[in-house]
Amino acid sequence: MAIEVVLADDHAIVRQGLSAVISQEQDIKVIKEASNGKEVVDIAKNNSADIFIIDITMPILNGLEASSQIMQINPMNKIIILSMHDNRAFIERALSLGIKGYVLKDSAADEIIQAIRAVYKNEYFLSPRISTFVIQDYIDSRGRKIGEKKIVSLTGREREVLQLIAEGYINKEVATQLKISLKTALAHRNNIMQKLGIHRHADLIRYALKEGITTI
Amino acid sequence: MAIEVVLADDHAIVRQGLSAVISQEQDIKVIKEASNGKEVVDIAKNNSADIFIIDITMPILNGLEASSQIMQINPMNKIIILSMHDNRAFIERALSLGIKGYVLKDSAADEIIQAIRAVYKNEYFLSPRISTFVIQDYIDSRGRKIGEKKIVSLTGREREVLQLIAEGYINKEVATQLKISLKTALAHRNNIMQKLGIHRHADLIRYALKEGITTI
DNA sequence: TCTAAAGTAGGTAGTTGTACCTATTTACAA
DNA sequence: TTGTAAATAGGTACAACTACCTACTTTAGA
Repeated sequence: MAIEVVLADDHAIVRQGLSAVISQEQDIKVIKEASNGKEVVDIAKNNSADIFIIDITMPILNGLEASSQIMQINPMNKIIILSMHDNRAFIERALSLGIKGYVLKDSAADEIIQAIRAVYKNEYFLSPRISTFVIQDYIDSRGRKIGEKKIVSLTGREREVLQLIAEGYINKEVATQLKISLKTALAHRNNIMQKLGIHRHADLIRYALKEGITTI
Repeated sequence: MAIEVVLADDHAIVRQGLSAVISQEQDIKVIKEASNGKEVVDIAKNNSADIFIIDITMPILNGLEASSQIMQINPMNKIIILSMHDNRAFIERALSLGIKGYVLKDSAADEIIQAIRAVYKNEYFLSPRISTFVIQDYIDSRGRKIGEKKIVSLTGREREVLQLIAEGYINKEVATQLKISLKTALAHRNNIMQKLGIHRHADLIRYALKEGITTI
């Protein structure tokens, strides 16, 4: 029985490319694909899969938020994060969510294969640059557990709202996307601004970009 | 004899994925790969290839600058741009360089195959979203030929205004900063938005960041 | 279990942005 | 020199955002 993989990346070409690479392995099979965070969460709700390979940078719901929701659906779910950046905040968030695979896009394609096999066996697989990072951090923190440090105080919902705002959605559209009322969307937005000490739309977007909640 | 292709993308995984997709076609062959703009220019200097597939976002030398140099080496070189964005400025720059292929990363993988075959025969291939764009622009310009048309260029004052907006200033403050009336600041802002086809504050900021008019 | 936090939703008022107008002065190029 | 683009400035109407307020339900943690 092949390892069943779900692929989530917003770029179809990248997705099909990855799929082509993975399909060269007899023991791994791509069973579903998603082009945004919301889609992959829906797949996780309705299907079982051995591994979810999730790109961080995705519209509507980013890869980390999606992973968080997938881990809530079933904490035994196995996720590999695909990322362009070796961003400390991303890595810490991912590890604290219980994610065991973290592969950088600029690494060789066979790393993703190695990652799939490792995570399937419940082992960690981090791209070399990431592990160096994590180990360094471990040394620096002298025993403090990785992921214990809280950088941002935004709630999950607030981050979702912020991402949509930063992606250019207006409040009305944020409300529609999240299936909440305009008033709730506004409430989240105001809470975000208050928490961050931000008073302007522009600064909200700049904050989201700086923190990697969304990308350009 | 297969169509010989050079692939340039800074992410090895994406590159190998693309390579895997392309290699499924008998008549196309990836002969070399590059991970940044300078590498692909060097390849163009020392090798002949039928098609160069070049990602815009690359370190050291971006895809458009690299393409410009490759076209200088030999104006008969055939290039396909791979881009994440349907950014007007990028498209116009690419077309004005004589590039005939422009494929968005979120399109299906077979588009790149179609693009290779088309460009090889000296035909244009643009992703549907891009062609819509170009055709619309063609209509707007009433008969001016593609490539001949004026590139979207902001005036100096408009860039100043845009930078301030992207840095978080509200219109009133932009006016104060530039010692002009609020109405003039608004006029510049509206001109910018009209030129860029942007309707939202968020997109204005994202555009400014994307174009390097300001940084995070 | 009890409590705090998070998520939900509504009201009201004032501010800012968006999208249309028009019109004048200046500078530069055909 | 004449025309065009750029920069300037104002009007009006509506949409969206900001900043307060209250209040209920659900979720998660001590």
